[in-house]
Amino acid sequence: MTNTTPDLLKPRKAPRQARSAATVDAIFDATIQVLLAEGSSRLTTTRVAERAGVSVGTMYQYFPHKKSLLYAMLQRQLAKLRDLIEAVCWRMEGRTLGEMSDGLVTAYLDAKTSNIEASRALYLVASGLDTDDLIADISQRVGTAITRLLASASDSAFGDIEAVSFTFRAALSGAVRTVLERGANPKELTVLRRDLPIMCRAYLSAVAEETPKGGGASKADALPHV
Amino acid sequence: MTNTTPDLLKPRKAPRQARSAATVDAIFDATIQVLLAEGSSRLTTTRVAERAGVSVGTMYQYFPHKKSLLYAMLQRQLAKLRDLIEAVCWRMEGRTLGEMSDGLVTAYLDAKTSNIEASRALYLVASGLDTDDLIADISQRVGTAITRLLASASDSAFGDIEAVSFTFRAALSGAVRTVLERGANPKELTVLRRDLPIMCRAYLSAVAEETPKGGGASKADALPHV
DNA sequence: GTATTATATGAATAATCCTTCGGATTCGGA
DNA sequence: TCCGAATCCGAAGGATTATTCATATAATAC
Repeated sequence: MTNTTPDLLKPRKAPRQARSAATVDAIFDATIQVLLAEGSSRLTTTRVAERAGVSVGTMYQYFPHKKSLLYAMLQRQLAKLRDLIEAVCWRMEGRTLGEMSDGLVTAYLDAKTSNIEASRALYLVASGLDTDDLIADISQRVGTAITRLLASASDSAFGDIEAVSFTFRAALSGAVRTVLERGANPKELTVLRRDLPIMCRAYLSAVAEETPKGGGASKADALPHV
Repeated sequence: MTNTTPDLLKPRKAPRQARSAATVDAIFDATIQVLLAEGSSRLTTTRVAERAGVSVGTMYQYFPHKKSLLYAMLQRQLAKLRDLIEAVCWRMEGRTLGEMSDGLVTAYLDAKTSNIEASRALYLVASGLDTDDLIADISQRVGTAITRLLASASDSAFGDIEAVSFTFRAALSGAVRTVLERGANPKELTVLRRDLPIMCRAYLSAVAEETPKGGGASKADALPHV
């Protein structure tokens, strides 16, 4: 895979021994804690180092500057998310529309809530970074994965499948972000887990042209572009 | 209306003459331009003043510090948004579920896209501010407005109406934010304008228990197809 | 056990930025 | 026209923060 991390943001060096790997992890964790406890405007290298139990100098051994640390954290989380979603798309291929929808919603929610603190912290930090390339990558990969998945639905076809894939992603990621940023209230998360699948299923059903049965319905794509 | 703006964030003084009102507007505009052109990490008082064609000192005549300026901008935009949505909720009272849904989605999209630059800029800045009270206010007001609206639907009732209102808002605001933050691509906005109403209608229909009210032959309004 | 490499330290430095304040300028009203 | 109030100016001060580097310690290799 092409590593297109901009030079200016690349980590300075990779940990070679066990203790340094632990150090980097501690720095990651500390960054999240400081962000949640103090907010992004009070996220300083000193505070992170202190909370991580290391010195500032140690931080700069692995990251050329503060932004590269944040960039690395975001990159790691987005890569994990992307891999998870791509995996789900594989697994769901050929299934029913409803199953696909539920699978995607559940997978996304699980991924984002498996480490709520990290998710919330990274939302806070993303707006201060140049993340265009990261977003472009995940957006492209996940976009085509979901588009392909939808195209393989055993019971439906779509007119503008790209648009459907896009709207689906925007609503899903947007709704989850809204709730997490508001504090990740458990009650609100419960509501999302129940109603987001309903919404997504309903949307897909509404825009799908039913192609019932197994008799090789046509894959006549009508309008590939908007 | 109760003005609950925290003292620390309150503007220093209000413009009394015409020129000073123009100055404050210029500062607002400049802030948006700097944010979009340079990013939130390069938003400095000097740069804003320069772009606004005023001196830093002038800025501090109206705002005690940088954050209060940003807070004021966010507050203004959120207040406008809230008023618009409440107005739509008034106007739609008693209508059909589908009409309500379309009205809300359209109103929200119009509001957020009437000044796209401002919307995008404020997304960038919000994460660095203490916006809990602002969010709480708009969330509460818009929440109950929509909940009431839904309760007045002529053709439907809901089990957990609070949850429906909540999910509706989260998906709507989240989806729009996702698209605006990605650059507000016109093609993507077109897709949203077409598909978001479909999604929201479909969701409401899915969770509504039909109550053919009055004598009306209120057959479910058929879902629109692509 | 020694040499070599990896990792850690933190005071000092350098850069950036926010905010102030005394004084100049312009406006509105009498 | 004149005066007080409003507005504006911007260099200087002050506070914060990112980043470096010479040095020290620990792990690994031989």
